[in-house]
Amino acid sequence: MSSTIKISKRKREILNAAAVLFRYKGYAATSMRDLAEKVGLEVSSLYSHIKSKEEILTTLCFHCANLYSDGLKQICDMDTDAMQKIDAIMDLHINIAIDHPSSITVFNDEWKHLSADDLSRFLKMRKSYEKGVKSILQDGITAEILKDYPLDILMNTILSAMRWIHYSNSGYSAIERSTVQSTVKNIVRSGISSSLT
Amino acid sequence: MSSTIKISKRKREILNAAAVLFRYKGYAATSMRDLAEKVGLEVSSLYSHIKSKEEILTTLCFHCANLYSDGLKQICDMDTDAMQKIDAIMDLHINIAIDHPSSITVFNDEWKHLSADDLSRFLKMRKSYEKGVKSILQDGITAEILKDYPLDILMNTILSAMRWIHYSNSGYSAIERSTVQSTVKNIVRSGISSSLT
DNA sequence: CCTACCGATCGGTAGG
DNA sequence: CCTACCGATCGGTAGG
Repeated sequence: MSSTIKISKRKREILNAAAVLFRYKGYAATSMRDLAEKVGLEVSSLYSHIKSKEEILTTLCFHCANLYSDGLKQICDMDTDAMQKIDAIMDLHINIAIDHPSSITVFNDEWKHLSADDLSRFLKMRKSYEKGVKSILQDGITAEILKDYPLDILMNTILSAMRWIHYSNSGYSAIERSTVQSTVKNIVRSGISSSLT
Repeated sequence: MSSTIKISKRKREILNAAAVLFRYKGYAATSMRDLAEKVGLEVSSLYSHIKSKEEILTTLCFHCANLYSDGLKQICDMDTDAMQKIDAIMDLHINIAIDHPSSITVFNDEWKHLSADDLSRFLKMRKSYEKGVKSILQDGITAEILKDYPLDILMNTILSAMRWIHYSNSGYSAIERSTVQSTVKNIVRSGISSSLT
């Protein structure tokens, strides 16, 4: 599980505002003045709650990274076959995209601005996540549940297929979650499953 | 067809260097100093070849936008069924991703930094492209070649499924193009085609 | 294509 | 949490 350090209400406000700003303007193009205005403070007052602009990015990126890695850990422990695990991975991605559209956009698009140390930690987590997913896919191929495609291409195609949901914030609210979920999952499932089953 | 204005060799050098820089650092975090150094000029000398930093972004984004819209136009004129057109759309996206990895990353990730006017032009082109793709998908559904999924979700899932190829520049060189191509296309085709055929 | 330079804005600090 | 401020860097121009 990810660590749960207590975060003050004000800090949470700042992080949320930053996530929205970073999402629409990008990290580099968002100034601390923008953020201060959005949250109703003077620029300098921001620094009573956060250490630096970079700390905000780090917090947002690793918050999401933990959402994924905690989710995958639970899925790996499930006592089910590969296809059900893949289904659970898709649920994980779709739910995160719908529930955290802003921070997930930052996670997806702005991680390159992480400092050298955080960047290498981040990339390590990603590699490890991908390794976990690939191992499930390999199980599916071995069990002849999945078509025998190259693991890299298979994984990237599956995960990519869900990487648009967080952009359509307005169009796909809570009521439509189930439609998105069932449609995307059906497409991917038919796409990858072996014709034998 | 897209316009073909002559571009000097030096300007092309600058545009290429900018595409690479924007790809890895992002538009906002790339300075004209970075670009000048990369291309072996003083900053001020850049402005003999380009009007502004923004002009570079505009050029790169619309170059790619034209690649897509020209490609789609040709596909729409084909005298084939919906599935073959969808196949051609996938080829289009995969080939562009492999042949223009840098500018396509800029096109995908940095368009939000376009000036208001260019942004609205850009968004209009995207809307029009999506309309064209959806109309082909609708034909496929009507002909019962495709499963009857919501058009928006169907289109986004298909196009998204290919939106990782341009990131894997080193891993998927020319020799592997055909593997990526056949795998991704097989997955998507199986994913969306009606079980009737 | 370069030297020299400019006003604006950046992230962040001192001190209260 | 604010006033006041700072050095660094930004995109870009003048003039040759």
